[in-house]
Amino acid sequence: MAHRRLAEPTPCNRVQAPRPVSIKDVARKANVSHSTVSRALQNNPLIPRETAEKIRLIAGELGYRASAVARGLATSKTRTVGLVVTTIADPFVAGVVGGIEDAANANGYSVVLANSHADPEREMMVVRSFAERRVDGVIVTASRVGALYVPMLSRMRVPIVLVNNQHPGEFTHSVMIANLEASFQATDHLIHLGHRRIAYLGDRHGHQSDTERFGGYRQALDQADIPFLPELVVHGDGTPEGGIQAMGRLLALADPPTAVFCYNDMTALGALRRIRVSGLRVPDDISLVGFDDLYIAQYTDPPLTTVRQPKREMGRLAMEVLLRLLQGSQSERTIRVPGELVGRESAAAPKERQPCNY
Amino acid sequence: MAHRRLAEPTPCNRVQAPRPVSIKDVARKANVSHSTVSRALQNNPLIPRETAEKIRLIAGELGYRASAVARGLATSKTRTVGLVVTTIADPFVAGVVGGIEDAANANGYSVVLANSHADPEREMMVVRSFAERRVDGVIVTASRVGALYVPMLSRMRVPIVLVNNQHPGEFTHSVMIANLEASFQATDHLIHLGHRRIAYLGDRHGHQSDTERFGGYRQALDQADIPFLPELVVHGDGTPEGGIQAMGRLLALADPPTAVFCYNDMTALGALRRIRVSGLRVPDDISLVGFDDLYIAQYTDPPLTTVRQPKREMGRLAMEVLLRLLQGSQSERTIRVPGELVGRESAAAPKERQPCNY
DNA sequence: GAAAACCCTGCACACGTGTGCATTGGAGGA
DNA sequence: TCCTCCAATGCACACGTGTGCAGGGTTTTC
Repeated sequence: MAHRRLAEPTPCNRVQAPRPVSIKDVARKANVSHSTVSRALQNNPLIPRETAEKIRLIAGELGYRASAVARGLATSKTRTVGLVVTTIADPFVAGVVGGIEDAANANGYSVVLANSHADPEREMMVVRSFAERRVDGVIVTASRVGALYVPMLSRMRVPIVLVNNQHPGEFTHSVMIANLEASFQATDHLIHLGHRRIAYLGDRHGHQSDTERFGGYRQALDQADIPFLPELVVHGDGTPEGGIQAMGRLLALADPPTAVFCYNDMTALGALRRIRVSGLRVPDDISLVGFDDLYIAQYTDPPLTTVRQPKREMGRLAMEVLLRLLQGSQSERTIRVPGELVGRESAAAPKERQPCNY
Repeated sequence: MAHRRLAEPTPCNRVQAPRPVSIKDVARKANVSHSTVSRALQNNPLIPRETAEKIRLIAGELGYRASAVARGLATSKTRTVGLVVTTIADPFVAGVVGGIEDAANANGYSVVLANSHADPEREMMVVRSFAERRVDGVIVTASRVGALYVPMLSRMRVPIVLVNNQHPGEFTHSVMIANLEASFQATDHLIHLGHRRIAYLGDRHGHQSDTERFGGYRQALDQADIPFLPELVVHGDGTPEGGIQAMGRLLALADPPTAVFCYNDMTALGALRRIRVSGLRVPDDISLVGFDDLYIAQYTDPPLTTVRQPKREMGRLAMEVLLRLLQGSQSERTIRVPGELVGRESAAAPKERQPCNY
């Protein structure tokens, strides 16, 4: 590497990739020092417009692209954010990431993506990698945020924004859906339709969000003076498969619920299937409400009534909070965005249950 | 920035983030030069094991993390790959990206993500950004690969791997699904079930993959001596909405098809809905076959018969091709991975159509 | 007309790491 | 004892960009 220049005059060794054009190449061609070029390209007012124009022109001709690497070294700002997700294959996560990415690019930041797969070892690797890359900030979109995870990130002394999670700490901020209010709304919707035996199909891994959504469910019951029945609460794992299992348990009850509020759409998908398999119909026999409003929710049969999380928007917001922090400004510790109940066809008024009614 | 060190003795200005520990800090503490530390951490055989151990220990104590930025500048290798996708919200794309990410991380590479939204202007920005970041290579997972897009990327003189696309060029390689064989298989499956009026519901934006899938469809018809009927070919746009529209056109025919082979699962989802809305049933009245095997394909009603694309695997492969190229080895220009027909419940033998048959 | 003020420009160093080459110190052989 | 050789280490420069400060030239001012 060192002394490479010595071999450079008349470089016939075009075999390897040629060194990209640097600020010095531009400087040479413009008959100025590299400092002047640097300043000209930054629109530094020290450089008269005319000179700057000329330099920019030459830079353009040469196809000059400033090295973000060198700039990062000089300024110790990489204009890069690390983005940890459990898995990008999760459609909720993908939606959020889309929003983050857009906001980042719009502000000249690049996004380094890393999947943790909720695996502590991978999480360690990710943190290490982000530390080495000297990312300016970190956004975490993960259902599970390991106990030792955020502290490790904090050691990087870099701002962190969590999406749909909270973790008290000096460097952490968060953007969350208003779980309690949204699930209150969803449950209340079922109550207004006339349901009284309403189940909650939760997520045993959902931690905080599961707790909060369950809380909204209970509040709605309480407010309507509907007694809370523990047997109507079951738990899946956030996947359709978990929904199938849990729904099976509800159907096995002597007196099954007439409506089910699900932790998320994936779970609802499984519940829907399980109900179908048992020969019952949605919403005729059982009403179903999901959470997330994934893209597919409008294409299930029947289309799923659910709570919309503005995923893209939440991603954008998270990035904007981070940008504010990077810029040195303050920002709210926690931003709560409201969910929106999207009424489709999977929830309707209950039919009378007694089979010998006619 | 310059001369900052002058102010450093007894740095009481802990207000700003402290400079992370560098190789020199380790060197000082170990009473060696920074060169020795550098070599020790690289397991350079010049350094005796004992010394290396000691240095590694000290580095650990200090929480030293080598700066990938500085290393990138020195070696002109960033161990970073740029990843362009139309949108990460597309579940097919997300699956591929997952595989890429895993393979990248397993080999010490980081992934910089960029959404192009199939927008030429965004594509320009992405290329510019990748060029400035000095990524070592690029992977493109986009249904549409703009005409001027790959040439622009090529100017970076960096290896490029395309997923499900091809673009002849000095720097491009690709990983593709064997469209023709797979769609032959899918169509043939319908034929073997007894169908003769089989429609193809394509994607007018799918370019190469649409052409190839259509090709497999035609070959299967030809081989079975089923005449090709142009009116049984309609086009959506790869989305459920497009599927709904196109399926509507098929249903409006005097003699609608008994089976439909769809360009992808999203399209099939729309077709399924359209069929349902018109009061017909799948597969009793119309059989449906998709392409992709998205996660949701197993949870539609009925579960969708489709062609599985090993998305994760394809991502992994693309990254491995790229790694090989980065390492200076050769690699096949085009890798074709086979699709796999996944038989579920949306395709079955046709019922007799004549209503006065009994 | 000379001094002062101002506008540009370049020098030189910094950022953190890698590496070719020189140097040092010690061991081994004659 | 001296020379040779090798192992271990350090010096110095490179990578590309940013920036404080000094210096040179021109204009302004008295």
